Amino acid sequence: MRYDFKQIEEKWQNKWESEKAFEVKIDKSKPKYYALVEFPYPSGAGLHVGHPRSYTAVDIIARKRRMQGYNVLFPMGWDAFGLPTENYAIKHKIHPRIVTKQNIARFTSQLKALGLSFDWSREIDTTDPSYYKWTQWIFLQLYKHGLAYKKEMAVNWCTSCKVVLANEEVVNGSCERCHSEVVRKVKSQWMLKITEYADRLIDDLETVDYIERVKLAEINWIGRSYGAEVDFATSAGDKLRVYTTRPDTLFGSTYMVISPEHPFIEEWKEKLNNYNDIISYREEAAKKSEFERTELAKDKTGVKLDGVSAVNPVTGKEIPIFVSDYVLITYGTGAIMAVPAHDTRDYEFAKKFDLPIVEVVSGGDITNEAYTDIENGTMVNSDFLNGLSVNDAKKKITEYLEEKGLGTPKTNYKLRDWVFSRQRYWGEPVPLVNCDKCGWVPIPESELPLMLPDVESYEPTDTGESPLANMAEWVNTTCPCCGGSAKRETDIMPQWAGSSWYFLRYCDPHNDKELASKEALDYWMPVDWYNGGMEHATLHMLYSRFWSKFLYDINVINYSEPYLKRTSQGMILGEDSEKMSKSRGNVVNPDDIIDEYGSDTLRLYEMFIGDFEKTATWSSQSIKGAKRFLERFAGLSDMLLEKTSPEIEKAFHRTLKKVTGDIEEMKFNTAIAAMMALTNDIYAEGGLDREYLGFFTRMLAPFAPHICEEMWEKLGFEGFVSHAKYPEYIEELTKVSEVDIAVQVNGKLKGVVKMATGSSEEEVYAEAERSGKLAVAEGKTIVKRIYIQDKIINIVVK
RNA sequence: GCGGAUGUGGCGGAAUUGGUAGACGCGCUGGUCUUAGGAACCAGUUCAUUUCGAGUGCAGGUUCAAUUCCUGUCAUCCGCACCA
Repeated sequence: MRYDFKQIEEKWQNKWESEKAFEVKIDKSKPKYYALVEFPYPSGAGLHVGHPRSYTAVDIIARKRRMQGYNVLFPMGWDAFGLPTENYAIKHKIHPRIVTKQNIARFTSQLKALGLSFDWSREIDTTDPSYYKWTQWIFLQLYKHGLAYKKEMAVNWCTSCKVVLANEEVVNGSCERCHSEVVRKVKSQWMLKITEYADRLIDDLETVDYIERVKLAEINWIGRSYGAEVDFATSAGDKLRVYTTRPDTLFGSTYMVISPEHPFIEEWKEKLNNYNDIISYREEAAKKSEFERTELAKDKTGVKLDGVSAVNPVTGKEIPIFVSDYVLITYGTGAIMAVPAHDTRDYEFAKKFDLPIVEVVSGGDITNEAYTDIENGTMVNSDFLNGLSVNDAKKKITEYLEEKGLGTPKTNYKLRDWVFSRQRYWGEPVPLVNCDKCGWVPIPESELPLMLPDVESYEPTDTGESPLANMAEWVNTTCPCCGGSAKRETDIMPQWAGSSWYFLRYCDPHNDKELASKEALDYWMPVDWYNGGMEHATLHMLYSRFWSKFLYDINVINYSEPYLKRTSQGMILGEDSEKMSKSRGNVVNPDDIIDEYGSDTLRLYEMFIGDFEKTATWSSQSIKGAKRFLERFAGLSDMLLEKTSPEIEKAFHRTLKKVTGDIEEMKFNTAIAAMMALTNDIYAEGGLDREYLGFFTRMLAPFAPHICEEMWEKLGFEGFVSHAKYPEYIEELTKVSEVDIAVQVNGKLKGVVKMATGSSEEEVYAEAERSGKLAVAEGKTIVKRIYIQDKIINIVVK
């Protein structure tokens, strides 16, 4: 068979499309399988070679399941709201809607050229009003259940994008997207109470099959810690409450620190002799950007409160209070008890301000550094805790504090509520109005979707208001509650909104009554296998799990975990081993590769490039190997024999066993290697019969579907190979009849002997001796003989 | 600092309930065919060597046997980062 990939790929892509080969309907007679990849953001740059790595991998799984008789849902869509489109639109004076349309068209043709078995009839677009109607609907349910609230707060403000960022979107003090400086800005923002789900978001990870690093990233991000809140009496009369994970070290607390933003500073204004110094310190701290605060982390600064002090509740000693920016107002109570002997930050601070350091856990050397080991060490200088282990002391002191009314056990989280407002144009409008009389009022669900209005100018404003705010006609409305005049919320939702539930919409994408029918959700959900980028572990994964749990709580879906299995692909680097970027000029465009080698080769190469989960470097040389393999496969149709040899027959079953298992473990590289080896064996043998070539075609079809359809047709088999039955191996035929057994003397290899599988130790030894492999051992005493069935025989001599 | 990895030929990578290190591919070398080949096919390709050997970042250890287990150490990458 001649391998004209251009003609073959076009032919089969057209056939799949015209015959709706991959469209699915609910069919309760078959087991369902929901395979999912992250829907892309249709950027102006077009598809990147990183996209096909993830998509091809899941396509292989979807195709295999389909051939195995599952009813497979494998959908695709567009996460199309977002800043880059809006920025492009502003720059080129084209409406974002039009830019989005163009980008989607380009992405669609690129994806179709890859031969992915998506059900395109279920395509969704987050910017389509019939889609975002339901994004808004979910927001309203969150609002009605008290999980959305507006709050005046300091937020992360990107100076370039002119928009608020969620904590998850700030990387090293700069904007995740444009890398510009992020400053703190006080603004009134819509917030979602993701923190209310913190425990479930951690605990339910035990019920799902995610790769470990994804679970860990989520757990670390949520940052649950167990400790206690303790009240310290102050000379001002009120009690200063702190949070600590080390209540056991209470006897070693020699001073306290409050955050510069702590409300007590204002309350104690009259009593503080150095109030002005404290205020100027606070102003200095506020001026520091996130970046500076991180950079200067090592160098502790602070001011001692003059006029107010505290009392350690267990030692009864008077201790000073400092204000320092190493204590964050956003975590715990914004105040800490400092235990310099057993906390590295407190230790540094104490050294700098020459404060007493009292050892309460023995085991370290506190003249050099803080001793923070909680597993070892015994309590000292701690009255009734002396002699206890750290863990026992924690328990005992917590009970003591509760009993005396000095403190209570407390769990804290690093996770913050989700900042849900964005001051831009290209996003879902928040469906609420503000009425002077009634306050915030949701618009009636019957009025959804609240359409994003067309505006003349959608440039972001420096005032921090959304461009929508200038549209008086849109903003001014009537209150759904009292009928009086009211104003619409002009902030929009973040890009993460639409992607937080899209997998539900795929189940029933054209439904205009509900976000998806109960029947469809019950049949298709949950997602069986979801693959996507590591960068979403703390963003999209947490957000969408949160929304799913909420929708479960209000009985919209019947699974509280949306994804049963989550895997993650490694990045593809440029040929220079650097991240692909326009500025480096090392970007590989999939279109060029498909044009030169075809999409089957691209697919195969990306799967062969290395361990799927690890970073891989693109090589324009190595891709040739994938092409050669496909050509050799095509060439098999000219090598048809009457009968396949028994050796090749066995090789087939062995290879299929390997390929089948490797696909499940996403070890595509070794699966392909096995099929290459099989091909080499067939060439060496001179050919194979039609049935076995059909077998090979079905085995290879999930990886290289176009060439396999062509081969399938050429061999005269019926229908699409994509719908053919996946081959099954016969265990008996996977066993080899002869094995090479290594012969070792004192653990050193001396040669191999060919033996029948299952030979006894005596037989192997006799053969080893006969063949002279044990010559070096002659005349020496055999101390020991070790035989591992079908693998090795080792003679230990003296 | 905390957390997660990774280190194997010229290159990408195989092989870990300890059992022939280098599968498969790229590149390279030689050959066949060809007007030609940067096409295809066949053979070879860890290093060193006359042989004995040596070899999975480095140094030790356990074992008949270590890429795999243990101790120490170096290097690189990724995530989080003053979270009390």
